[in-house]
Amino acid sequence: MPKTSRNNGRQRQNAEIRKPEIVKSFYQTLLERGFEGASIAKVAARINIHPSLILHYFGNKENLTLALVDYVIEEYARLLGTVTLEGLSPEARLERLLEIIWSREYYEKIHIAGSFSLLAVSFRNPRIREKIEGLYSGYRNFLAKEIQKASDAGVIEHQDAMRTAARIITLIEGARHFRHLFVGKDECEQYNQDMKAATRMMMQMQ
Amino acid sequence: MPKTSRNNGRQRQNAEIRKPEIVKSFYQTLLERGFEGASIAKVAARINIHPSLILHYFGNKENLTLALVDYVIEEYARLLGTVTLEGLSPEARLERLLEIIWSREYYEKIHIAGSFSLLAVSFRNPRIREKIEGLYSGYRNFLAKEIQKASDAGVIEHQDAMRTAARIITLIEGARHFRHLFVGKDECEQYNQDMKAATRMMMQMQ
DNA sequence: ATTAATTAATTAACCATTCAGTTAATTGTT
DNA sequence: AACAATTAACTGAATGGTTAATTAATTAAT
Repeated sequence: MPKTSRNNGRQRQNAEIRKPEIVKSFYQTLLERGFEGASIAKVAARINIHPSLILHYFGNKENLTLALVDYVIEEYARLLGTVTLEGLSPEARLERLLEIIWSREYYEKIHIAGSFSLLAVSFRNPRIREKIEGLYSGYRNFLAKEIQKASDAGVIEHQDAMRTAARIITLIEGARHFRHLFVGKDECEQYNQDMKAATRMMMQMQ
Repeated sequence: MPKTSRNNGRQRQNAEIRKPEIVKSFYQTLLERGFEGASIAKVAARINIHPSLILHYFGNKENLTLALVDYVIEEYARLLGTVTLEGLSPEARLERLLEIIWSREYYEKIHIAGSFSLLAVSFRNPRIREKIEGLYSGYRNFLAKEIQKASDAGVIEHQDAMRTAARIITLIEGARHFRHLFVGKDECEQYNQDMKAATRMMMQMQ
């Protein structure tokens, strides 16, 4: 009796498709089981492949983790990429930015559970820390540029744009934190409006 | 040859001393290795006891984790307990509170790496989540009470104290976040002063 | 025929937990 | 003060399961 193929109905993919699929599976597993709880075996089982395939593509778990951070960063970049601020008046442009920052879709994009896990790891792994720092740095620069534009157009008073961006990111990250622990579905909209007002105030700060 | 005692120079303690020692060791190990990386064996090795002793006292790892959350909560309570606001004028009282909140000693008390790890776990473990919610809830009430006092005394304009407390906690947590990724030792003082000013502004918000 | 995708089999280390045993301090009794 | 009984602190050894990683083999597409 010849050994039959055990394909289990799975299609044979190429690296271009398989690698992102693995990273996404890692991300989902991370949310459910925590970082150290997201083993290679569990990540593989979720997408019905052999654990060895993951090591074949990523070599070891650290590389897989770095790929995950890249994935999260790309998700954020994609989100910011969909933001169209062009063609708006300076006032409308700033208003639209505030709207996006404090919209539900925006902050739900990357589940904060994943952020916490990766941030916790970043304390122990300098390479991961560097990548995350890069993410926030880009975010901060993006905000600062918008603030500077608004300032140049006279929409807000002139000030240190980078410092203002720092304040706003502080608020945004704190809000992700706070929402998780306190804010129910119904209060959420109220809280976000409150945060939007606080952001406006911070932009006017000297 | 009779079996000699193998005390290894360690004193025999009682539960009252040993249990907190174990919890603190767990906390330190957590900071270094992450939650799932902080195994009972490693926690035991750090204080030179047998892993079985930990199970003897805590039964299983979940109970140990719950004890850790209690420990962190107590550390915070101890910190707030040292705050003496009594006997000050309403103005000075509010000023002192702001000073404490944005002092280095205060935010360094509980290393944010530990917070991230526990918060990440809180998504998966409702009992831990409850405890952490309780911690923040108490914190929020404490702040709200102080804000109300200042408001009654006319130091700040009247407003919704709980909402203001929510804003301030958002800022505090965001700042812990931001500091980790951005703020160097030298910029830190500047950043904290900036945050203190932002807190003042939030207290005046309508 | 060559190459890439995938699995299989195995290893050695580590995991939480159990259970049974040992050691030392405390207490009660004489 | 001496001694047995009791209790609490602590250790040892073994359990069954999981971990990341290695090496070799197999399968399918080009």
